[in-house]
Amino acid sequence: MAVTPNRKSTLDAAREDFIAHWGALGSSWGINRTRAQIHALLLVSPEPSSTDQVMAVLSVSRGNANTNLRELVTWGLVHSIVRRGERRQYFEAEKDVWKIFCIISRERKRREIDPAEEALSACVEKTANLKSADARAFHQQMTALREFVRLTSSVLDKAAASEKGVVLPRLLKLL
Amino acid sequence: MAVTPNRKSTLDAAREDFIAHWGALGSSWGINRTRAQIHALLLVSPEPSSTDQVMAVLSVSRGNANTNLRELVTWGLVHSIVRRGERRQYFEAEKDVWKIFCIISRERKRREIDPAEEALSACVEKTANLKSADARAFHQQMTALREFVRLTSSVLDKAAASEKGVVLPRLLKLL
DNA sequence: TGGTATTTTCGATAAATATTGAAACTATTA
DNA sequence: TAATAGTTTCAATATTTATCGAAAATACCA
Repeated sequence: MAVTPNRKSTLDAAREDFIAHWGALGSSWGINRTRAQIHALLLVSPEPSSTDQVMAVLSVSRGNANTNLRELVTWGLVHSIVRRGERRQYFEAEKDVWKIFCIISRERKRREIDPAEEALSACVEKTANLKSADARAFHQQMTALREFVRLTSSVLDKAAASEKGVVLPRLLKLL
Repeated sequence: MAVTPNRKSTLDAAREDFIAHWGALGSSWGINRTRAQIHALLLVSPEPSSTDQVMAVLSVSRGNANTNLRELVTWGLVHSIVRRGERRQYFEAEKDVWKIFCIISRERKRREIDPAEEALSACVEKTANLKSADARAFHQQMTALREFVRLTSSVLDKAAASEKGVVLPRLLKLL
């Protein structure tokens, strides 16, 4: 049997736990597991990590680590750090939960919601003049969907543009 | 050059367009393409469709159509219809956009957010008594994440429990 | 009950996606 | 400039996920 674990191992176990769960959660959101795990790892690392450290902790290849780190940097969820006198780069996650939310919202909106709105608008416009009952039902359905998408889009925009302290309390009050 | 298309073909083209886009959107949300396309197809079908009709329109196998239709029925996004004197089942989508949103919210919350909250709580609790600076930083980070997840969870709950007409106007006013 | 229409299951296969690892490339230092 | 440290790329491979299709199961009717 194990004796009472010391502080270090309890903390490490919790970190591993978090990394594993965050990775799984990412998967179900269409983010690849390694990317989500790297993000999780950096989120709970007190110091910036190098590519080699990421490779070691997560047991992934250099190519995999490099690609996903750069992708995270592109998104703005991770910043690369240059240390005086050190040649290699280190990586540090944005740790503010509200900022993380804003970044992810902005990105997903741009990649998914905006194109959806365009597609719906095209459907709405192309069928605007049709008179059959079926066509009108379709047109109405597309319009309703588009309105919903637009609302979502605007909620995300406004939320992401606000300070954490402004929107959240209002939302809570609203509900 | 094509002559002015008649109503039927313009409408059909728009439907196909919508089905293709909805399928693609679903993919980026971790919903398989066929499932999203079936949902789209039923959303724009004036009449309930049979499995064979779905197979024909989307060119998918019986197994694929059957599995995904049943999954959609399980989620509650699609209802199966029995017609008097007809043996085969027909399927009809829930067409109210607000209801669709509520159903999807409820489902994703249950499958993703609730487990995440549990995992975060475990991390919070396991490290509550640790005293090192690293441990306290970790504990604080996990707590912040958990609070955010809880907030999201509660917003979704409240929104889904409300009537369309209640929440939307307030949201609009808020922004 | 036997026959038929319909639905479901599931092993085999295909397609999509993620990962590796080594070579090519770039930047830095002596 | 040559040697070295570090980074990036990408073809090959592995893994995961979706799909097919035919057999099995089920529901319905005469």
